[in-house]
Amino acid sequence: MTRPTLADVAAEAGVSVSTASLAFSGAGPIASATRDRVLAAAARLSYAGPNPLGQQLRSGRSGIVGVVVGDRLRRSFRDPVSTQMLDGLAQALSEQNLGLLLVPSEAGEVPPLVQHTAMDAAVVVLANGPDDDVVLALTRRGIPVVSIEGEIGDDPRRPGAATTNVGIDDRGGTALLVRELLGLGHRRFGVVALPYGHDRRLGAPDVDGEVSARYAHTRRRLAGIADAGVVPEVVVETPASLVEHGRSAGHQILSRPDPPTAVVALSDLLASGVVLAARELGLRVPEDVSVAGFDGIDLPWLAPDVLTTVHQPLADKGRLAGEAAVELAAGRPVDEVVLPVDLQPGTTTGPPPRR
Amino acid sequence: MTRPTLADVAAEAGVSVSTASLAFSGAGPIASATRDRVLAAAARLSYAGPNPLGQQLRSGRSGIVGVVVGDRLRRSFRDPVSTQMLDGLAQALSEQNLGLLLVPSEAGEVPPLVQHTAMDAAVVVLANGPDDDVVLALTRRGIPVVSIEGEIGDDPRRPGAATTNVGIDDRGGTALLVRELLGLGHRRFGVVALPYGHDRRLGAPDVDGEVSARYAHTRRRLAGIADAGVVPEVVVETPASLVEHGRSAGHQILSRPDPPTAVVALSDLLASGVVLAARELGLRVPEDVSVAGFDGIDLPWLAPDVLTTVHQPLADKGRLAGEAAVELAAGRPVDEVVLPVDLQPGTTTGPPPRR
DNA sequence: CGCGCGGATCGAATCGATTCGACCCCGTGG
DNA sequence: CCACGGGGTCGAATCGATTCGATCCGCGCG
Repeated sequence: MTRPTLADVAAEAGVSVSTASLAFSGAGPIASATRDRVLAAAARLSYAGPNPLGQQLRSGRSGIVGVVVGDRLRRSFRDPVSTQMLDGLAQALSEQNLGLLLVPSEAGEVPPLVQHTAMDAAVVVLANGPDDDVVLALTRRGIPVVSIEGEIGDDPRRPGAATTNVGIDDRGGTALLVRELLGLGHRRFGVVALPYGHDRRLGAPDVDGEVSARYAHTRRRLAGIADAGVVPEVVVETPASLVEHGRSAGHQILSRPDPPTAVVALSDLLASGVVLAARELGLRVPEDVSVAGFDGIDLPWLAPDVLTTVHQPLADKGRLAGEAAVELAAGRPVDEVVLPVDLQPGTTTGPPPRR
Repeated sequence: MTRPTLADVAAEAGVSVSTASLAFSGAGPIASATRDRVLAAAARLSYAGPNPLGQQLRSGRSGIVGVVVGDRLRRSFRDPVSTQMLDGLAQALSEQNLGLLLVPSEAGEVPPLVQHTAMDAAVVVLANGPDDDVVLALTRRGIPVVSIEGEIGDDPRRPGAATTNVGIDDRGGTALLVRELLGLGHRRFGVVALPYGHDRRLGAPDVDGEVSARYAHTRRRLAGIADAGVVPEVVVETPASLVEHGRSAGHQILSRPDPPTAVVALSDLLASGVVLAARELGLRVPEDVSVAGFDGIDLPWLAPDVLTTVHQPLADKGRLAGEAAVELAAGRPVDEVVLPVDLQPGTTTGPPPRR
């Protein structure tokens, strides 16, 4: 009644367990007649191949890479930025025959899966920095960690941990974008920011995010704006990169008396929400207000507008993270990766209105 | 240099391995002083807890549920229907402390992960029926399978396999929708169909999908339309449930001479593409043409239109599939589940234009 | 004072495979 | 004719934990 094991197959074929093993793994010399006998015996017992659990224990490797997606899974899935990246990641891992274990993680919690599941390496999306508890738990277990969109530094609490970062040039990206807007003549800016990563004191505008945001990519993108020499008139932090939050932030900014002439949103979804808000307020884009985003995702439904944005190579980012995980799992160190971004002009930006 | 094992900890603490095991598992009697000594020793060696690989072999369970998403991962991720379902699934599994292994699968291929990775159960999205090779491979390995949006029947090639189906009332759903449109006065219908699941002879309109579609949910939804007594004037099969495909199908249908007065799309994304196409052709919705969809997802960017659709409980579907997987993994049989759907009227349907 | 009971600890078997070294046998070359 | 070599097979150790049954010890009760 119980599933057959290699030993059963060996007995059925009249060979030793070690020989039976060779018949399946192909490592080592074996007469083809013997192999056939073993395989026939296996078929007779409907033995579907070596039990992975046994192989894993023996080899010490599980063939699994954990992918920890910060914040609710629901959100990660709704955001094309995450999904495209995950797609590249999945691709890279499946090419190496590695499994992708999806680990959802509420902010501030260390999921039990992180503590107790077997994995050869982990990719953490949106690590909050060196002190992230999830990263700490993983490295404590000796699991190499790749961070995406975050940054893992050295931490005395985990000496010799194998870690690396994969990211994009966030800072250069927003600087590029803002310089473009400056070139068009804009001087007064509004900013719709991604979450800062502080514990939920949301909505409070805070120009200080540039230095204080806990989420590295938010901080870096804000820093890029400063690099271009711009101090925004208003900064609105949003709870997540979703169209509806962009819309409400857009309303907030554009219904001010004498609103800014350009709104920079730190993601495309937020930016498209701002465009919707502008439309609802009867403002023409870009004649009355310019709107720009970040990410370079496809937004077919925004037609006829095409968002001016900074394009980042999302699938590549995921793929590189996957490859980095593979390398670290094999015990080879991996250098940090910072991917370039480029300006992708659309129809949502133009010269400011003449007053 | 090598990671410490339970034996090392036991030695360090001066107890036997079995006692050390008890200190961690808590199963069986142990003096609290002893437990503390063991834990202290573990801390000294920075032993992070029992190696999952050993536990897994011993228990024969991996704590992992494979989720096979048919077609490219990219597509599954772009579709809110999949992602909301996955979200419910992830939730259910993580409540049971089970890992979710994401297995992308090209149509017609059996991914190596399916063959060789350890899992306690699998959920297959869009199984193509009893003969699906992926399902066959899994059941051959003795892995219980839950099918979502497909249907696994009995197959002589896998006697005694533990399987079940979780789905929705597709057929009743489209029947409901079409009866509503009939009630409004529509008599001439166009249909934008989901893929039939045949091998890529796409684009060829085919009213026969009702009986021939390999993908069960496409077949059932088409059958519901027939149940309502309607024979569409035109049926367009699309390659995937994406806005752009809905748009081109919409153009195809609405630019016919004397087009149908109502277009039923088998998914909301397709339907919203049809709405966009109507807008582009200068047709008013619903005055000139009524459009209806299926799924009941959120489409904020379609504003001011709100799609008339059939709502299905996506997260529940995922959650139930997860729970079914848990049950099957535990060796308990599970009955098929068919979730109810309901009509969700919007602003995109109305009486047909008077001629 | 001795026996019995129960809580704590320990030894050894077990899960299912891989792999190293030993061994056997047969063919070839000296 | 013998020695050597190599292809093929086998036995046993190993990976890291859990668990069953046995042992040991101390305490309470008769």
